[in-house]
Amino acid sequence: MANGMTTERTAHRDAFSPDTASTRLHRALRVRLCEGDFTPGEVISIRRIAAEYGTSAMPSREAVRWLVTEGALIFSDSRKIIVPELSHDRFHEILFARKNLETEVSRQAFDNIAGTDIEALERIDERINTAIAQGDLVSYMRGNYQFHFHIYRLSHSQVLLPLVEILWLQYGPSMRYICTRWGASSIADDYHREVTQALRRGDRSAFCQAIAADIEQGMLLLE
Amino acid sequence: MANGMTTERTAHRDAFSPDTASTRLHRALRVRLCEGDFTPGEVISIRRIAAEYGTSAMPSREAVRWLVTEGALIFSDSRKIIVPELSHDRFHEILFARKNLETEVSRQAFDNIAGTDIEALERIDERINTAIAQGDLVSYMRGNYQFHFHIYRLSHSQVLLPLVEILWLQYGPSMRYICTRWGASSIADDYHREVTQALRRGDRSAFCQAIAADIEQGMLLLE
DNA sequence: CCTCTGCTAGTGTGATCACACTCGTGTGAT
DNA sequence: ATCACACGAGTGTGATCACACTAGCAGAGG
Repeated sequence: MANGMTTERTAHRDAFSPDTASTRLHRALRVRLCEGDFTPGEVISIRRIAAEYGTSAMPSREAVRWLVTEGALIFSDSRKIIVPELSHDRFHEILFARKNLETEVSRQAFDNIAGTDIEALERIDERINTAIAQGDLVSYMRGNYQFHFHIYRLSHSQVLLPLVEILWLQYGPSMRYICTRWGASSIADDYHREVTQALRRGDRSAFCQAIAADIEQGMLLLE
Repeated sequence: MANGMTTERTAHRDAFSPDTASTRLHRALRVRLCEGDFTPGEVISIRRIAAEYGTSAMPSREAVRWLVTEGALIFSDSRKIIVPELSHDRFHEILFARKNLETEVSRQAFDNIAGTDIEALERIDERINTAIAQGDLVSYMRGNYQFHFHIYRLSHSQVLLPLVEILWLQYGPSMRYICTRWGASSIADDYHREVTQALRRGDRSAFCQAIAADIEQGMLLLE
């Protein structure tokens, strides 16, 4: 049980899902992928994961293979399971899809965002800013994930939300990799401030545009 | 080996995927789900599927659980795996997401659609029309799937296309169910003719609108 | 006649082993 | 020194079994 095998509820499983060793491992690995705990190209061995989490190979095998069907892991040429290295085109495709789906999810969430939610978002944004100031990349990526999905969950969308999570699973490792290459300065200017301010004004249009701008800002790192 | 366990290439696995008993079974079940071979509420037993396809429980277990992570199957209250019965809201959500994603995928595919593709689409549409005339629901659903994904595959999108397939997996069984309730007459007026005619004129805008209209037409069945 | 108990068949889950394949390495022959 | 073969460690896959749990039913006891 080396890493945080939490049972916290992620949004991906809207329907009932039994709490088994496989599902716990699956959730734990999902979080690690979204937060960039793995390096693109890294080999993910079923037996090694099983040993890390103190289970047999069976739950590990299921969790890893589920991640393959979600596109978060892929097969290498030699039948090994690895963390994908996204090509430039594919990374751009994911960000384009993110902009498309996440602005729509945000639009649906807008009416359900209460004052307490705005305060929670501002607290998360503060933590993100201190993480950036300290160059703490892990805390930044975790905060960024929490900020976006605090909003998206309020959409109560049972269809689009799982699709958005798949996109984050796929781009998480590469995003972490790109950030380490560019340094913390490259992510200094996100649009979270614009997001919360638009929410305080009750300006739905500006809110959606700020979300889109925040995602588009990630595309600039590719050029 | 009761049902068609084909090895035909579906679009969902853009990356390399080994050809094993599990993946073959997974593909076979995906096709059956998209074509409406299963009834909402039907129990999917791992051992029974294994017996049907003449394999052991292991590949069946993997294939079925993969479909659960894709949202094509869900857990019932008593831990059994069943084909989901979509609520009205959820069905509407899926169609909304389909309209959003599939018009975008079509827009990307437009430049890659050659004359031979248009002819292929017209041939598929003819088969669909005869299926409707004969009240052959299975052939209709298969043709409809082929028509749409012949277009979508030409987008060469590695990200959006798997998401679209997930949506079809989820709504396939319920769509079949709805069609049987309404009879073949309800699906008589699709927009496939408008799609191919817009392609012949080279009118991208009209093409995308026809795709969107074809999907929206499905929403009318819900009211 | 009703009720409660216990059996049975079925479910998914987890563990373990055998197999085929790949990659690297070391050893032996040329 | 160089090349070739073989061995070993590691990989995912498939089969099989034991376990816990659930639903249904049959039968004994009230």
